[in-house]
Amino acid sequence: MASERYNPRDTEPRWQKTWNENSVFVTDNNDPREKYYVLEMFPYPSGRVHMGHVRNYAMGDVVARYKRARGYNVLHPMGWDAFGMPAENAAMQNKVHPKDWTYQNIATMRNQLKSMGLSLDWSREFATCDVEYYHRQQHLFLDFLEKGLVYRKQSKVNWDPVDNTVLANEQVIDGRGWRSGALVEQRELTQWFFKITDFSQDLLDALDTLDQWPEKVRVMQKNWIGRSEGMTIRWEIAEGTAPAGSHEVTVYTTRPDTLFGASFLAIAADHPLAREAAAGNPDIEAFAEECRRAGTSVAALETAEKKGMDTGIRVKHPLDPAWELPVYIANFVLMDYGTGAIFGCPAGDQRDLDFARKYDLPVTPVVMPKDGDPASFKIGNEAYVDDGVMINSRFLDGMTTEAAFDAVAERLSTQLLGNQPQGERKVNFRLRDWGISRQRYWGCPIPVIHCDDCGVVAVPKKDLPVKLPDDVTFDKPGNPLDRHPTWRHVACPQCGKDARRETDTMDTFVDSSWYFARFTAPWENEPTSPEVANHWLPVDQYIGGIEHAILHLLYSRFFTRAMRETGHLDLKEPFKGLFTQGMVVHETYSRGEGTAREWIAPADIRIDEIDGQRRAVLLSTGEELKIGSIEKMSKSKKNVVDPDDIIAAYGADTARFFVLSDSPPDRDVIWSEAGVEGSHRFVQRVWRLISEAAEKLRKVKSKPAKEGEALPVSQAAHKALQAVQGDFDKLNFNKAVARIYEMVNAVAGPFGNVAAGKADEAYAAAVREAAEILILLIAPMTPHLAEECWAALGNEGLVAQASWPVFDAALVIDSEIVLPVQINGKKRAELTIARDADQNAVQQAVLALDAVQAALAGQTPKKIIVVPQRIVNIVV
RNA sequence: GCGGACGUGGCGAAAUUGGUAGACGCAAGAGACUUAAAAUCUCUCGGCCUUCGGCUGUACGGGUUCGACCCCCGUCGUCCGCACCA
Repeated sequence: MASERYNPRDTEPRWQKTWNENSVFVTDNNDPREKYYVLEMFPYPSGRVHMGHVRNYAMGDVVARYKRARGYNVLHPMGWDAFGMPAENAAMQNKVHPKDWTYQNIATMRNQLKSMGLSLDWSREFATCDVEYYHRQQHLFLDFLEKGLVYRKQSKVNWDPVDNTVLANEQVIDGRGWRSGALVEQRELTQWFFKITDFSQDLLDALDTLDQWPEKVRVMQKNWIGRSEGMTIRWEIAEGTAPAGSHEVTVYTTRPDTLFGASFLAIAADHPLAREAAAGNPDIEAFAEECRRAGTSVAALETAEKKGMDTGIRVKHPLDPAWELPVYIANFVLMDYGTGAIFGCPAGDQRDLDFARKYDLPVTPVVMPKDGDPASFKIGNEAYVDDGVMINSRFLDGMTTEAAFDAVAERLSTQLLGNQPQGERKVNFRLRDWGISRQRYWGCPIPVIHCDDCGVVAVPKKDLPVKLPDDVTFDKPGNPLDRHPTWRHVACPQCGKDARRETDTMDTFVDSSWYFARFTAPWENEPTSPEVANHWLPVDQYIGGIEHAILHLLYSRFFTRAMRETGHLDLKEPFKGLFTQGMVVHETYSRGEGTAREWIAPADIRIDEIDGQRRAVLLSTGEELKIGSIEKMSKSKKNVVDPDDIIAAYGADTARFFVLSDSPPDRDVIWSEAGVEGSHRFVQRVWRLISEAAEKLRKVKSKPAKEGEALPVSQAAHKALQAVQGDFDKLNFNKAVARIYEMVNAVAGPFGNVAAGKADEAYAAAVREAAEILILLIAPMTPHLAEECWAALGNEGLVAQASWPVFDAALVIDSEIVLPVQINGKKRAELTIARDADQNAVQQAVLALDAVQAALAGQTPKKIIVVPQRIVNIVV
């Protein structure tokens, strides 16, 4: 009967082997049961698994194991987001080939993940840098190209002059390259773009259908897509004022209602009209150049003064040809939003007002608050930006903002300039097309060929894959594909003449935009098997970090639509349920100050508690260290805990259980040694309770009677079952943990009774059932422990393949309940009464209570409120 | 500036969405077992007071309600996202 301590180092590899040998988690696409696809964002193979991964994959694994137990055919795959710059950086720094570096990391991390006991279908594993994967990505690219979903255009890009590559916007930090630290330049380059803007409206509208997504992510995407309703308005240029004789300029506005408040036009420095004005005017040219140079850095934008320069060009007001307005080049007007030109209404826009004050332009109030007085309404240093009533606006006077918008839209769309309407309603989006060209080696080659005669020619599908060459050098900066002696030289597929391969590769976000579809049939020759993909998709539960709220999650939504148009699948939204989990954070420890500060890893310290004061002490010397703030685990602060160390010391179950405990899953969880030990105590306690009683429980033959002495045991088990089930359904892992603790506290005594031989058959039967329920409840979180306990009870089969139990409704409802009794809203007594007692019976019983009589002191209640099965409140 | 989330013991948090505030865990304290330690078990644990009872308490100030952590108005604070978007 004496039990040994539970030893995860022995049990965990053993059960992992059993699961593996029985292919327990290999998913059959033809299984007739209802499908459930659970997916965690696949990792970048950076080198080692960190605690953030552990939390992410532990959550996904709970869902997968729980849904499997509930009878679903679960798909739970894993792969590697394996292309990207870190591999090339490693190549440059450590003289290791990106491919070797990547696959070595994958091997290490795969082993780490396997040691966690995740219920993954490893047979579907792939890395995005596998030729088999990027081959199909090239296939998709060609299909997109054919459908007009990919195009090539010249555009401004962030150019890192040290690394000699284009950087994505998110790789530019404060105007500098994130790796080189060099000031980023703007360059005009010809790049490949995905036409995500084709779907702007649909991507926006469909957000409303994603009711299992966090509100926060939907709002972020909505803002990113940035829809605005307005008008384009064409302004006629006064004769002779434009140097090269341009006739008109088109502006975009969301406030056509304020047209009579216009006092100037402002255009971007890159606007064709600006170039026209700059030609032959050195002052304007110098100013335009200054505008172009500024710009990239966020800090610069924040502090940049609003500046402009009069071009000398004059335009005629669309509703009064006699009214001429100046055209300025302004540093705050963006060429790539709207039309690159605006009209300024200083009274209705703070930025326009600042500009007008600076250049002494008229400020005419055109909108005032609904109850304002037109005679006294003035604009000082603050623009009036809200809706209201029109003033000083001729035929619009007295209208609401909204009515004035419509009136102007109506007037301008019927009024002709030349033979075109002068204005048109126009919806504008902030969303830009997705530039995917990267001057990098370690990415998916863009499968096109440049021919002097034929132009850009797609690589024929029969010639795919365009493989990355292995024999490349990283001794010089820039793209090794460019300087490869042979790779880029190829015959034109159309005319056969000498031609050149595209040497740009695809942004790694392309790789992660469709991997979830590939998992459904990774063995296919085509990118997907549409039937299979349509069966499995959408992903029922997707879990990952909030940092991908926009990029990855938006790109994937676009890809799903594009793959639909090219026949690779037939749905719009790839992720039905999305959950964004919080980070794993840890205290920081350091010594020294300022630049001399040195961070110390948690593994090298010990926490002493003296007089209630926590002190961090360096293990090697006993030196006292400074305990700093709690922050995201990071290499730079050294506040990392290696999952390998934790698994070696406590086992995977403890680590899994801990990251699911305490904090709600969408919030950060604080890693602490004490907390881990608490989880480990729980693992040991469950094992002790079950193993000590196991011998007796194995002999139980009867079913639980659900009455008498054993009733509370059955009730505790079934109540926990009901509660945990609800918590798992809602991904409330921390609450599930608490309910399981509650149950264990409730049944610990009865388990002990059985172990001590103080239990009859009926009682033991109830305990046995409780033990089985407990095992099944913990199984999604601590699967190895569950198997070990299951086997100890002598049960057949694996917990991993066992069905979720069904709770007995009669056991989760108490026949007697305790009602709090309030007098004037303050609790004065408790009443124990039958659950189904009617209102009168409750009232009488309440009034009969001594405590109530004493508190009433002879007063007659005015009112007695009885909330059935909740509370009683006596009002006097 | 705009948008979003949030504020509950020493700490992480719960509260069936208007019905006993603090479940559960961590930390702390006391005790049992032990030659001793570890492990384990039992008890205490928001604050205050006259302690088998009472008062008070969910950032702060009001309000609605028989009843408010929850709803409404206002104030303060924290975190996150976006930000020259015309």
